[in-house]
Amino acid sequence: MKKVRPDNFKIIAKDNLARAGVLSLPHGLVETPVFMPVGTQGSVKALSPDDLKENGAQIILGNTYHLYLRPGSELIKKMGGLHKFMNWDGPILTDSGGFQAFSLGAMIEHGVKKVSSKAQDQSKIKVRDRELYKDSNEIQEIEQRKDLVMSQVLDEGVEFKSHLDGSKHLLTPEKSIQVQLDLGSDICLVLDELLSPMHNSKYVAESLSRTHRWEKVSQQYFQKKLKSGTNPNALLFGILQGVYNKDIRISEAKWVSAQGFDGVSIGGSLGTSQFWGGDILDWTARKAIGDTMTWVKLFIPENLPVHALGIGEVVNIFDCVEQGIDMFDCVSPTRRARNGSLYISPHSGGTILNNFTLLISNSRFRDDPKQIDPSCNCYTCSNFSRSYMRHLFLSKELLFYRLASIHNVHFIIQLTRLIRKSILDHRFQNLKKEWIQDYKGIIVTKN
RNA sequence: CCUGCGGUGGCCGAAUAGUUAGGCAACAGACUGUAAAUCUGUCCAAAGUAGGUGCAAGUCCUACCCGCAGGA
Repeated sequence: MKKVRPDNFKIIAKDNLARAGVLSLPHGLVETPVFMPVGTQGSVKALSPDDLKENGAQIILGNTYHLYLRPGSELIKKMGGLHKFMNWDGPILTDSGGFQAFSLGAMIEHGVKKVSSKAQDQSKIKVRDRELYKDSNEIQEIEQRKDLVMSQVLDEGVEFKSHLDGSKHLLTPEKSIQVQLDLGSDICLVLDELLSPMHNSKYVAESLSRTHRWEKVSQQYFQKKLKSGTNPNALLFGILQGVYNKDIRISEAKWVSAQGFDGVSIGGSLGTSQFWGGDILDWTARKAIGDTMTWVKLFIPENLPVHALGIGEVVNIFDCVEQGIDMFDCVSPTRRARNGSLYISPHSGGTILNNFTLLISNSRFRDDPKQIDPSCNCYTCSNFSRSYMRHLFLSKELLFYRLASIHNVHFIIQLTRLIRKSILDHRFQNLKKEWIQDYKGIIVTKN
């Protein structure tokens, strides 16, 4: 299959592998590298569209699974599409629901997360294989987790038990695309299945061929129905799946690159286990993410925009951009904001060790008159002290969630703009060194 | 003055006489395609006071102190 619109992504500068580009979408241009705030159910939590624009958001996410369940994609279509419904006239990328297949399924069953940040899950890794580990407590634990699972991957799609009312729904690749077309998304994603670090090689092989099938079906359905959708010039991105394994990731990169998608989203849970060749004592989430991008990027055509699904912590953005990744989305800024975790730059003590954040609940901020980040010029930092923000947080005042979200979203978006500028100026490495002090030795790119 | 009810951590609040109540607050931490304004730890004890009965009393008995309600 040929690429339909080869011209909607233009690279305007490169600094080694890092690149700055412009992506043309039906609802506007997007300058890359770009961070896309996540608005799961038709709203970036706590922020209005004006808040988003004022803080530099160019494109946001919406979610197929959530919007399909509530209020229903047909209702949104009837109301003129998601853009009109939520009064956001910029581009929207919609997730396919694949992540929910994982977060409501394997993630619960295996006791894992999308990104495993520490090697602390060893006991759970054991639980995986009942033939090898027969400890009754562990088996009991996995049985209990199974009862909590709310999604099941079938060959024809994902069967969900709604987290809202328990009703059953089958999300097929076609259905997912139909929902996204109804929503009027600018970038649709194919339905995929995320693999957990605890899936064995047999399951991984089966799952990948199933995902391939789903992706092709998604693509065919998309091409057939696009013109009758709410947004007839939408793009379709393929998803590059896999586990923490170089060979698998590379062959997946080749596969997805050959399908004629408008872009590639790199997905999957990013952690490793003894089953996938990871040195458990040595790995970190950062390494798993960095390795994956490094392996894969060389096999994806230069002219395709590449999106790291669900990635968005400061250090990961630097590492990924360095390998040539163009797009990021992540719940982290908004979720962290609501939980009192606020971003700070290196000038204010942000380091790789504290994830460039402070916890505003800490008592040391009780009478701190400084801004959250004195070098930040967002609305929140321009007007309020750490002392006041701490008070709002502890009091659970609603204003806190908005102010904190404004700051965090502004912070990450500003960071990507800073990075973009550094690429244009061919000084990306200098910028990275300013931020990632202990760069050497922490990310060790595995062969 | 009489009658009734009640006095348990910083606060609220349980416990057929025998076991760590549990919340909130405080403190610390986590969070990566949002089942998340969520979750996880840590900290905290005492029985209003004085006696009595019992193997054993926050729990039963007596007196006193304090609070609340009603009455004179």
